[in-house]
Amino acid sequence: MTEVKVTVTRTEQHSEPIRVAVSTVILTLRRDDDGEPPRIALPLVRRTRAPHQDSWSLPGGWLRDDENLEDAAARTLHETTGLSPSYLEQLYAFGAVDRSPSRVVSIVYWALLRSDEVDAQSAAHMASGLAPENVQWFEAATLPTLAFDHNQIVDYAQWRLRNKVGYSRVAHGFLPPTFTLADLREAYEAILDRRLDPANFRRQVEASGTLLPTDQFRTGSHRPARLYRYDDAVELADRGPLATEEKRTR
Amino acid sequence: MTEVKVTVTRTEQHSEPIRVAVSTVILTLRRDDDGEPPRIALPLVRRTRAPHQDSWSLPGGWLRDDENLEDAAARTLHETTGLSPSYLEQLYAFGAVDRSPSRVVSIVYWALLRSDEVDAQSAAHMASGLAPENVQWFEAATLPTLAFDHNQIVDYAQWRLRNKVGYSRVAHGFLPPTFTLADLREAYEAILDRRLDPANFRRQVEASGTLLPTDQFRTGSHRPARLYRYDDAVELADRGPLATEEKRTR
DNA sequence: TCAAAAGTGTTGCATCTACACCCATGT
DNA sequence: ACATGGGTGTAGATGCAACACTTTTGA
Repeated sequence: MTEVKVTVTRTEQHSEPIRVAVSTVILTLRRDDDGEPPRIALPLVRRTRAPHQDSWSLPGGWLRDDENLEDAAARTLHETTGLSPSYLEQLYAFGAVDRSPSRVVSIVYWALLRSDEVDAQSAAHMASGLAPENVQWFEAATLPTLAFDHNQIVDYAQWRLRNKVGYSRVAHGFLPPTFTLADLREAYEAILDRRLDPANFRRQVEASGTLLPTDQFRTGSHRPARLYRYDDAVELADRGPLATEEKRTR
Repeated sequence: MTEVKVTVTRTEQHSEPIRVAVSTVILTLRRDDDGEPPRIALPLVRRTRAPHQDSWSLPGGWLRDDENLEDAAARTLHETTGLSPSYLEQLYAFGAVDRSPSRVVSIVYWALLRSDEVDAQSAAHMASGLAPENVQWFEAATLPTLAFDHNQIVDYAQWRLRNKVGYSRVAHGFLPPTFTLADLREAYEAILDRRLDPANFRRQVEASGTLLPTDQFRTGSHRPARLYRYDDAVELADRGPLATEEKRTR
């Protein structure tokens, strides 16, 4: 702890400090083991203090003055839930004056988590001794009323995901390194909330040139399905000129 | 303006306050009166202090603790350039640690300005007695090196505009209330930086159902062209679930 | 009457959609 | 053998790009 003196110019604009928070909507595919198609789920954190005490809210925390926004999103997400996303992108900055009693600007990120890592990461987090009862998974389609404006933020994150899945390979943020076309199609179906024709889906992704077939097959109760993996030469998602900027400032 | 000295307690998390700034990329269509097609231009502000003193930069300023982000964007834009946008949308939050000597998180907006209002608003701003020599218009395609990471921000704004023009009616943020199809096509051509077939363009916008024909025509040196206006029943741009949120918090 | 932009028609190509059909495996 | 999902083929619909063509004005 050191004390420093700084000179600030006080104008009528700065009566109290504006604090910067970072939150993350992290989505995954959850399978119910009952033959139902997988559905989108996300972890929420129970608030332990006012405002909105005991309400469920997005994982997040305060931005440190020595870390970048994306680093803060990953850090606060990991600290509160133990999760490490496979994809992370900024969603929106929320800064309405009335969204919290004190003035807070929240930089919200959205993230994807591979469905095969949910259990492992959750277990590791529980074993680390942190309070696991304050983190709970919910289905995105049937959320309770959340703290602040977090319901709308989750809706917006899903809207962005639906949009982006049409022109990028984000859906693979849900999947392990190798997967069948049926796995991929189920991810698309959960995101878009409609059934897709398996035959046409196959041709579309093959034509996109982002998939590489492996010589392995998943054997199950029927004809084995070929496993594919993603072509690393293709970008995961197109973020325009910003993609290079993000890398630079990391 | 008064100067005060304040004492801050340094902890590992909060050694100095994180300040929140707001900037705006405001684009318009500029016609050169030489028969050339119009090009995208934007106003920049010369910095009068360090860092990057004398460099050109995006108009902006500090967020007040009693105003919403979008209000701050409109206010700082108007204070620095005298301009009032016809369209305003959040672009991205930039918060890399190293983008400025002190820690600043910049919420950047992008905006459109009707080409017929550029001169009027600029003239009013000059008449108001503010320093006009520190605001200058540049063509977006041939910018000098700007302060901070502002070149990349302008690139990103143009990328967003190019994207959005494909699935929304943002292009009309450039145009007056009534316009010809050639006006609209020129706006699209400037945004996308390629020529469009007039016949196909006409059919596409007519099929989109966003245009209402008026019974007026613009008479010029050739066959008069019908004037159209936008159907107010159609949203200006689709922002997903956020559109309602924005209105609520305004 | 001619140049040029406004506006219409038509054709070909690529893509999407629906659905019939064959293939390969576990039971 | 047969049910089931994996995988291929194909015909119709739709949308878009290219471009020929007609219309209407000012000069």
